[in-house]
Amino acid sequence: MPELPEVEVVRRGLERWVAQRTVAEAEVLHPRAVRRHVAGADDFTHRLKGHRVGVPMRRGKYLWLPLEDANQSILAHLGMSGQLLVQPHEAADEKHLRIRVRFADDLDTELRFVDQRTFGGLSLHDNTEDGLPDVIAHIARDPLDPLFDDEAFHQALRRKRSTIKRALLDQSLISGVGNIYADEALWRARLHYERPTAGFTRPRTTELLGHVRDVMNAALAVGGTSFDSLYVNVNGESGYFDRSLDAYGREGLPCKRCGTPMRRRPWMNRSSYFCPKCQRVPRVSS
DNA sequence: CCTAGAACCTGCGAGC
DNA sequence: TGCTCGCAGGTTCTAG
Repeated sequence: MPELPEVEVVRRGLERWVAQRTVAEAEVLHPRAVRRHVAGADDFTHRLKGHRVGVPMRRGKYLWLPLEDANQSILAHLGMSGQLLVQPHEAADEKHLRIRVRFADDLDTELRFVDQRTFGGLSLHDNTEDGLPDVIAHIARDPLDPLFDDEAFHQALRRKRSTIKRALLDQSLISGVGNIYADEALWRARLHYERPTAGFTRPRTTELLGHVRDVMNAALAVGGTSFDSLYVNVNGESGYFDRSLDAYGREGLPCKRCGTPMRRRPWMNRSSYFCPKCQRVPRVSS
């Protein structure tokens, strides 16, 4: 599933293959893919026509294409199975092709949004003063953003009456972290996913943020990591590399630190993977 | 206001 | 063979 590193790889691909091109025509093949565009598919396609795309931007798992001649952007979220592909016109339509964008130039390629599970989509929005699509103003900066505020994040953890993995997945506190990298960072930090955030010390928060950044940078260094064949980067090549993860998906396999069999626990309609020895269940406070 | 949990969606693989 | 069911999970909505 695309988390921050995968989305950043897509952003870079768009910068290379789509930026500075002018939209000739857009085609919506599945209305659910533009459901965040409240005015509907026809409005979406009409508004895109004739606009030139600027440099693609990203915050967390969201990315957007600013329109150079308007204070608006095309916002994209890949959801869990979304792909943005740059394909030759003559390439056969993908089974789950949802949106096609053609450009007014001689290049032989078009932009395609392909999404099996249709959790993702494209939409058009006004920008805020910061150049951010207005509907994602509530999304926090991500940990690779130079302006991410470590101290503010720590104070937010202290205020919360929640647990650490919930906090890591809360996109209004810190964006870009999904289920996979949350488990990886918690394993590295030797923290159980249900540890209460209220008791975090500043050194503990700092160490955890360091692991979050390390995990993401390691993934970015090899072009985004995962193992799900659904995910393909903007050029249609697999963006997921088969780097072995240390925690996620390793139920029953030995912990890479201590050899104890890793465990999987149902959690929030998904799974948490952890080492029962390195990542002790916190004491229940009464 | 805050937190927890369900719902949304489709394909795949396991089990019967 | 063909069916059901669990699982994958980011975001948003609802319940408490």
